[in-house]
Amino acid sequence: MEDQKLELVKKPTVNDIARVAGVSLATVDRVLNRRPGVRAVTVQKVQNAIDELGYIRDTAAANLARNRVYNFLFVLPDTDNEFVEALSTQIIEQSRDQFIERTRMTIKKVPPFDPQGIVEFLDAINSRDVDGVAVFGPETPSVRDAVKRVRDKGIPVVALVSDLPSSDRDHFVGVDNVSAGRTAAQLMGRFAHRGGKVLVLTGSRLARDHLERRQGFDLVVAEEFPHLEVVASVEGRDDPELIYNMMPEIFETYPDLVGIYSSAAGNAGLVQFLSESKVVKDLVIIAHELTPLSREALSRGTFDALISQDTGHIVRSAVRLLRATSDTVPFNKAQERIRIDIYLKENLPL
Amino acid sequence: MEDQKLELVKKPTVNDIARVAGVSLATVDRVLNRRPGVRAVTVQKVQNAIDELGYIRDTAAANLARNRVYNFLFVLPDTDNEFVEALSTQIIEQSRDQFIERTRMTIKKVPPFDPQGIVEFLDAINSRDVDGVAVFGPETPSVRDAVKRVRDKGIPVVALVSDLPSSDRDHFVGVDNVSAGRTAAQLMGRFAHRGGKVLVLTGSRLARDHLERRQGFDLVVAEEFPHLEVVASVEGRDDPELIYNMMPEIFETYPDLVGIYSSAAGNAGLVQFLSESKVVKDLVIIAHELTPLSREALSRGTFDALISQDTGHIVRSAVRLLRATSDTVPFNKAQERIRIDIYLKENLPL
DNA sequence: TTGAAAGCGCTACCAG
DNA sequence: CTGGTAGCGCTTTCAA
Repeated sequence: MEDQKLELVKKPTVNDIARVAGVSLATVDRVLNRRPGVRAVTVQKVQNAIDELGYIRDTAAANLARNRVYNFLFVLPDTDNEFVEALSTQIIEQSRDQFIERTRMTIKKVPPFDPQGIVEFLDAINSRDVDGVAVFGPETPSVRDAVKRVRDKGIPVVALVSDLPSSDRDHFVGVDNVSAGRTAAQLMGRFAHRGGKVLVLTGSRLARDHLERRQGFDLVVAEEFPHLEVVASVEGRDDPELIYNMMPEIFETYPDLVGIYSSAAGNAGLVQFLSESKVVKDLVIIAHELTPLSREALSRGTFDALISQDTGHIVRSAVRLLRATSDTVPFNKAQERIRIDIYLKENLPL
Repeated sequence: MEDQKLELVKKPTVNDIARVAGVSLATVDRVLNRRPGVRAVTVQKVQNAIDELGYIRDTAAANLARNRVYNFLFVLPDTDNEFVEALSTQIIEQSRDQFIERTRMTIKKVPPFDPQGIVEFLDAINSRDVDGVAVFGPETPSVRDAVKRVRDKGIPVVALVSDLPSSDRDHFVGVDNVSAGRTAAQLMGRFAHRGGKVLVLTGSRLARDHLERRQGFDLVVAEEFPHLEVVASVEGRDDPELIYNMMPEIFETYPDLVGIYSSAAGNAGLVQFLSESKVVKDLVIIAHELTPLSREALSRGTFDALISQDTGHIVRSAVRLLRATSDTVPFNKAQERIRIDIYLKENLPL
């Protein structure tokens, strides 16, 4: 009884292991860190003690002792789109807090929609000065292979926002984009009372996240909302100006549009067109990502709902995952799940 | 240049302060921890060195040295409602992780809707074995005063889920319930295509969160949805059985109901009634909190949307806030903001 | 193959 | 009022 209480209150340390196993601290450490130069029998003795005592390593003390510093790299597309900007801002803002926790974050911007740029950069990474990489990029064969090569150097990699499943990345930090598209469709179907055509504004064929959203959107509209018809999607390349210029023709082709699902970036062009147009109104518009612009559009009623993902959460999660992978320690799965946020004008954060 | 780089890479320690200030480690520690017995001039010297170096304390090392353990208490209503159960589960599950981080969590269940029970418990708390308290309870004058007394003992207190603003609690961990009600109303207004009466099912007049939701809901319906009329709300006391039994009479009184906003707990009674009733259908139902029951109801189409708050996040946030308050260190405001989650059947987490 | 001892950044105790 | 020193849990030389 007394014993049990003590074990609950005080957790075993390396000293306890050493005592129980009858070896020195140094040997315990060697076993703990899988370092060579210990006889199999000795390893076994120590391992037994560890199991028996239910030892859990104190990571904070370990990091203190080895004066460890984590160097993480964030590879982002070099566009001026608001979502990427929000991500960058988060990384920079969190740098201060993370610095205290012994982790340094660096942002590397590579040309957007350009697999080769990412590949070259990834290949130049050295395991001596980088402890982990977070990549937000397109899932092309070359990128996939480059990611594999990074991992082969022993450097953990997480995919950010847009998954790279075929690359064998350690983790994906972002939302299920098929579900995000489905969610948008459900809102569109419920909000659009009169029937008609719906347009999907997408970004690039190379971006896996955009494709998945479109796919999810189509499925739900087809299944549940026969009063709506999704027309051929338009590729806006996340470019506000391009989008702005395309809009008149779109409305000429589909004068009876009842809704737009803006599934990528470049919303500024859409908002500008809508604010200038006198004919277009009563459209249900669902867009992605909470940014200053989209927030404003939602508040004014230009947008009806936003599908979003929390950039602060994404960055924190990437760091925690990279750290856990680097230290080969477990992580809390529920905490790392990025939610598909729905914003209406009434639940906007302060 | 070289210097600057070094400062960015290596942060100053107590040893640096001691050296620069020309005093011993012990004195630096005294100043750092505001302990008495140091001459004003000496304090000043040390303070100057601290400012000059831009010193930031390494909390992990400090906690290691003092072998600090945080003892936090969670005071929850002793009901079997699913939301409180989810909170308890989170606390228990997170206990394991938190244990590693030197913090112990204890749950204390007090009779629900009974301010006196909470008061007595709070008054018995001792600052020698408790380092922080998280309270989920009604905002009555007696509770408010009891919370104040706890804080007077130097113990940090956070309000959980339902705010206790008048009590001067250190922080509130939960959503803005007026906005939550507004959000529910917006969804109700958009989803309910035909006009008619809407019922609000509430919990208790004593619960601030329930009152606020109702208030927000009424405002938005009145402002934006003239086709809907909110009828006098019904108090279900979070009791499934009571709610189940009340439903027939409600539908007799309002045969033309088009929607129900279930703003509190006890959804099991509502779901059961709906599944048994042959007459009631095509109702828009918005409920609160993602639980196994509500999740199932949403998937089946019995519920149309859920307004929720992440219990995992709430518990983690409470712990971080209690710790930060206890150590008087800053915290990340954005990270601690609990979001008003909207769930449709398409964005349900795995 | 193993152990002794110093040290990471910080706190606490005991002397002076 | 101030300083020296041991020690928290862990890692890392350096010797043996």
